[in-house]
Amino acid sequence: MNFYITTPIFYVNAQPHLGHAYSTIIADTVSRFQKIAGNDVRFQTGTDEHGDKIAEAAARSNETPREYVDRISRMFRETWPPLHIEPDNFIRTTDANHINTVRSILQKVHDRGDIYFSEYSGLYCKGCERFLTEKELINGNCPDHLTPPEPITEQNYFFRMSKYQEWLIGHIEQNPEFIQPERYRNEVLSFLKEPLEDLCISRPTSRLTWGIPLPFDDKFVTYVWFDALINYLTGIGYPDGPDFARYWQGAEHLIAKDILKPHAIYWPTMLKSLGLEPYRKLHVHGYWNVNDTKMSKSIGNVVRPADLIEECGADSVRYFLLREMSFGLDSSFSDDALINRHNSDLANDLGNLVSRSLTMVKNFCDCKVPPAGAMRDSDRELAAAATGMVAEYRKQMEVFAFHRALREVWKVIAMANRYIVNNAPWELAKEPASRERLDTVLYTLLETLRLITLTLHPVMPATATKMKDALGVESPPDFDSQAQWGRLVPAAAVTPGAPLFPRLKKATPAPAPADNRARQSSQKAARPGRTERGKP
RNA sequence: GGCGAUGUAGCUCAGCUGGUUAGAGCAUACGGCUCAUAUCCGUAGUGUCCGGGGUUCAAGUCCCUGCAUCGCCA
Repeated sequence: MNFYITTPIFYVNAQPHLGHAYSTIIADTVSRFQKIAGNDVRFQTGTDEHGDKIAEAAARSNETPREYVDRISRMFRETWPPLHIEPDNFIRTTDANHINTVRSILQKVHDRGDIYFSEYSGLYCKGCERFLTEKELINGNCPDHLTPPEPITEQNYFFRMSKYQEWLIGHIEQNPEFIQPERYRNEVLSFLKEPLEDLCISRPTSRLTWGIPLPFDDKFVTYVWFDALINYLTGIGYPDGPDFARYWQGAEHLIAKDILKPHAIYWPTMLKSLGLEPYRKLHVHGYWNVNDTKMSKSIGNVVRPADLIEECGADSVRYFLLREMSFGLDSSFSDDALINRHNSDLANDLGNLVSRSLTMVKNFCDCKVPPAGAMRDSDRELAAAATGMVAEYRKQMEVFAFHRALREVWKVIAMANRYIVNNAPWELAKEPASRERLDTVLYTLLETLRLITLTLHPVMPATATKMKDALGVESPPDFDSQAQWGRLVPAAAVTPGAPLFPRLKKATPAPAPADNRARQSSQKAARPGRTERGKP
């Protein structure tokens, strides 16, 4: 099966934060997982660079829009490699081929009669880049930006979205998996019970020039959402590149809940108008709060991925984000929670298991995979749990239930730790007569570690690679050929390494909420210059 | 105001189509082991399963209602 997993293209009006990292880590994990499952996968992320807000942000920092978007887009691009995120394509909406594709699509939709010219007057909020209704206003202000909208009358081009409303309702109803989790599907369906309005897809150049000119009227540029969504097509070479036919059928978009409407409503109707099949699935995730407070610039609690990597390493961050959040729901981030997971799940449970197992193979078996003798019940029990784990893990990963998938793995890690205590290899090692038993126990342990490693590749690629190398596994990870019990070959070399996850000390003992800001700023102060551009 | 979701041990949460004495992890206390990253293993718990009413032989699990929190829409 072919897979085309995408993140949203991130709007370059802000720097990369925890939320961006979460989306992109999920996509990377899914991409790695599907590859290991033997599928043909393409993974795309990128940046969204047109619109009012970008033009204004550029003006504020005394840059041309071009300079500004180049700078911020580069920050996004450079955020991913340290998190072990490896997209196949990083797209920018200012790329020449994207601009051409958007223009050709606009022309196509126009030719089909789905775009018309009309006058519209209303209250326009620059922050939202849209017209607001009277009822939305709070004390005459935009509820989000707390500024008064401007009354504007202008002529614009509209996309006949309403024409496809009935079709869209039918498609969502007939395809229960189209929008996931179900709560968001219900939300979209309930929104669609009301008549859909047509979508204004242009902005007059008198008001905004930082956009893609309409091919049929150069006094207008394209509305930023109409431009942005098309990235999913441009990135695989629509209309006639070979990758388009190869991947579009497998398109699965991943988004945060704030951009549900453009993806669940605008986008499928645009595709329908173009005569294309809709994407296969839309996966919607929730928000990360920080210490139970909404993350925002004004509160000053924005979490930067780079700081977390510095704190405990990329793999630990990836594990935490996937393990801690039930996909689809909101969750709360805190340094304490991150460190707790790192210490208890990674250092104590997994890291220590690897360490003690490999040390015993080194001490008792001369760093070689021992031959397995006759299996006893406790061996069979662990082996069955480990092979069962891979199957259950795959099932959960396929439906984006990352927290459940990882829980299955950690059940087996706990079981392996118990298995060691129950079989006490250090006692067996004292008695030459129990040589075969010792070998069998350690072989069973190594095999269990091998299967655990297989499941960890998508989530913690660097750690899994270290484990794989330590175990002497040579071939690249692959579920079909490596999920069976007993693949390790006796006498092969085992190479113990440094601890995978050194334990971390908690930064401060249970900081009171009021202390957070002071603490964060003092942390920043402790690392002078790290955010200053161009300073050594 | 309309629609929907959620409310389970100190904390974070599991509990599918109703069925034995309500579970896991973390945190806490005590005990054990020594291969291991002061790690691991065992034992001990505590819960009006938000309140109230109802259906049923049987409800955390279904229905009604109230409260609280959140989301979408208006």
